[in-house]
Amino acid sequence: MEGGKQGCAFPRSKRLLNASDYSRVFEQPDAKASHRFLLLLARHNDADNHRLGLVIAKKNVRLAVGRNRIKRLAREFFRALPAADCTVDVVLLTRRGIDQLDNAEVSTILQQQWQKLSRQFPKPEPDTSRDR
RNA sequence: CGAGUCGGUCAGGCGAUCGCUCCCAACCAUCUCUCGAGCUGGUUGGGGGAGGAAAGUCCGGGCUCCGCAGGGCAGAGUGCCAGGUAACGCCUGGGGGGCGCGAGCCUACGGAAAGUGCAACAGAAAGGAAACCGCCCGGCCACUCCCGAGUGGCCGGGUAAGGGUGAAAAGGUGCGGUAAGAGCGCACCGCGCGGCUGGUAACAGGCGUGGCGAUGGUAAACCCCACUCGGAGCAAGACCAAAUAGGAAUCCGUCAGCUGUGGCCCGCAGUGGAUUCGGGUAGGUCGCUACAGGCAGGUGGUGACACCUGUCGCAGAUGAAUGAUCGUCCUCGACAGAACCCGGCUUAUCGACCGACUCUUUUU
Repeated sequence: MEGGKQGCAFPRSKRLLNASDYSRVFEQPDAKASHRFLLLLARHNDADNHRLGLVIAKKNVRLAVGRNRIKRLAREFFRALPAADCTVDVVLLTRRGIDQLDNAEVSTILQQQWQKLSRQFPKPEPDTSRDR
């Protein structure tokens, strides 16, 4: 961890990697943001940064090209987020019809829903203030 | 110039910034030791990074495991001939049939004299068929008259040429023939059978022969014949470390049973078996991309393709990379995303370009 220009990169450590990571979020989410086209679930973690997981069902976005597009947009958005005091594991689920939107519209929705989610974070936790 | 046929190529370009993944090199940190390397993490630099269909998963292989992939039944598939291939249901060439003026295109194209089944409606009759109208002959009765016939009715027979029904009416057309008709006879065509010629063959040509009461259609209906096919799939499968490991108890058995085995039987191989209790893991590495490989040239072949030489290195992710934003140009960008790998088929698709060829009109 050499500091530097970290925060714009999106390495392995910023993703949810296995099934247990996912089920931890699903079982007890601390915050959620629901929208016509997507659903965000979040749970506080002990890592140094946010971690993202994507669940894009074939049922909701039929074409593989479409699923890839949504994933890339989501990663791009989370990559650009600034470092936060309180870090969470986030799972993004998509709903039907999201593949009809263009890139700009999806980015806007992601921005709105992230803000909505951020307000629900358990701010007053004493131990989470990390010094670096 | 216009209309069209066949084959092939490409799949927005350029620049800037910020990212992802793999490989290589250097450096830094950590650990290990046989002190030079190795392991892990990171930084910097360089390089590679979706498709013609990556798709549907419809065929065929390779590869892996099931000991070998053996025999029989069942089941599935293929179906003109020859060749190509690792193999195919693919491709090439050829033959038959159909369509088009033509370049060309389409073709599930074995068997209906082994058996079973099926065919609505109409029609007199529909498969060893059948006289409804009609046509013709004979007999009887009635009527008419030019006394030999005609007309009408009834009865008995002949007739598949004509009408009508139908998807289809039992070879077709023509001439002869006949009471009227009929392969009854003849010619041509079709069909069956037998030689002959050409061809590897499918098949074609021609000769003879049978008058054709016999052989109707349907086999993507059962079926028959010929040929092919063992089963599962990279979550195949192999390894590593940790935790299981390992076990414990009860019962039953010793030419049987069970497992491999996927439908069955035989064969073969392995093994004591069943139940209960307790305890758990579903992390990482390999498989994983270099081959039936691309490109160029040559040789053989009508061609699919084969062989030889040279040259190139061209994605390997694993909660799953190959992108985002901005600028700019143009013809304003379709269908669409690798997951073990190849060969095909099929389906989706904005357009652009190249080559060969055909037809119509005009001009020379």
